[in-house]
Amino acid sequence: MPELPEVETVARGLRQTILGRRILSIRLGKTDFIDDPAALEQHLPGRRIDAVERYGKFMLLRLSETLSDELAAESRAANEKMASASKAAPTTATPSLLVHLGMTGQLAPAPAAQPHQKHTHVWMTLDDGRELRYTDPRRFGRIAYIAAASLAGELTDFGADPLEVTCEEFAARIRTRRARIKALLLDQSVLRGVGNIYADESLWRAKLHPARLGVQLNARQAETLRKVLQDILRKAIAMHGSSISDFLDADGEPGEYQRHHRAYGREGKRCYRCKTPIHRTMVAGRSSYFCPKCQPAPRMSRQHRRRSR
DNA sequence: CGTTGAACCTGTTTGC
DNA sequence: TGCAAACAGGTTCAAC
Repeated sequence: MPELPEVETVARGLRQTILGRRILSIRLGKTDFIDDPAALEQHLPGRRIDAVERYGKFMLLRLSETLSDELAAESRAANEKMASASKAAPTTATPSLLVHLGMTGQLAPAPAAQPHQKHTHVWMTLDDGRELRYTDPRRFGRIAYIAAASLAGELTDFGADPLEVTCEEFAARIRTRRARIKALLLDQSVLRGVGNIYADESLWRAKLHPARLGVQLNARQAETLRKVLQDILRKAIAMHGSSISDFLDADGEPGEYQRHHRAYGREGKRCYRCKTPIHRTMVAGRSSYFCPKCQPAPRMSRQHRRRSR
């Protein structure tokens, strides 16, 4: 379900509904998608939700310190005064609940009296009588309690924010690589937040075949790709994401961006630019939709041709 | 460095 | 109608 625009939609919704609420207690169902279930039970009760951030496809619920944490925070602050020079830490450290929605995850508050869904596996009682619930049929998501001291380390292996990445950095991350452009767009250590839908949509707009190699893009093509990707992500966020089957925003409304898809899910339908039927093939292990005319296949290299003969 | 395929799960759609 | 296969917005890991 969720890529950057959908996760951003959920995060914005939660900011409206649960910011400042305190978690009184927590109840768990199946826990195989939770890093350390006992840590949740031990550390969440009593904490206030002070902020909801998005990091790639992850949501970060920033939690208040407890008394014992505040003591630790004091000594930490003292240490940081000494050595605050070289930190890759993209964020201020706070105890946090890390949530990834996987393919089918939902995180939303509900009145405690409301019957829960079949696949709800986490219930967090809030101080206003509601419950913050996590529901995920496939359990491909991930939930983890992260202590303040571990937060920076948890966020290290991520690439650039696609909405903020500069022309120079984007080119450096793409044009040096021999992997397929589709694989690079999906690689969270290259760019954080792009998934299958927005990869295909941006490649269609940039007229690039998904199997083109990163190194094969010239500077102009890379810059076009960056620009269309940002434009698509911004518009998708404005329209509350794409609802293919079951994604709903905080108000229970589906997103609207699926109506603007030009490639994803359109196999056999005609290209909006040239009327050629859209093709679907597997690239980087994922269904990839593209226009065979607007997005011509890359020319095989000499070695590749020799081998496949 | 890269790619591929399988695995993790459940639900829905497609095809015979 | 029924049943099996294919497929799904994600990530990870082994094998090559």
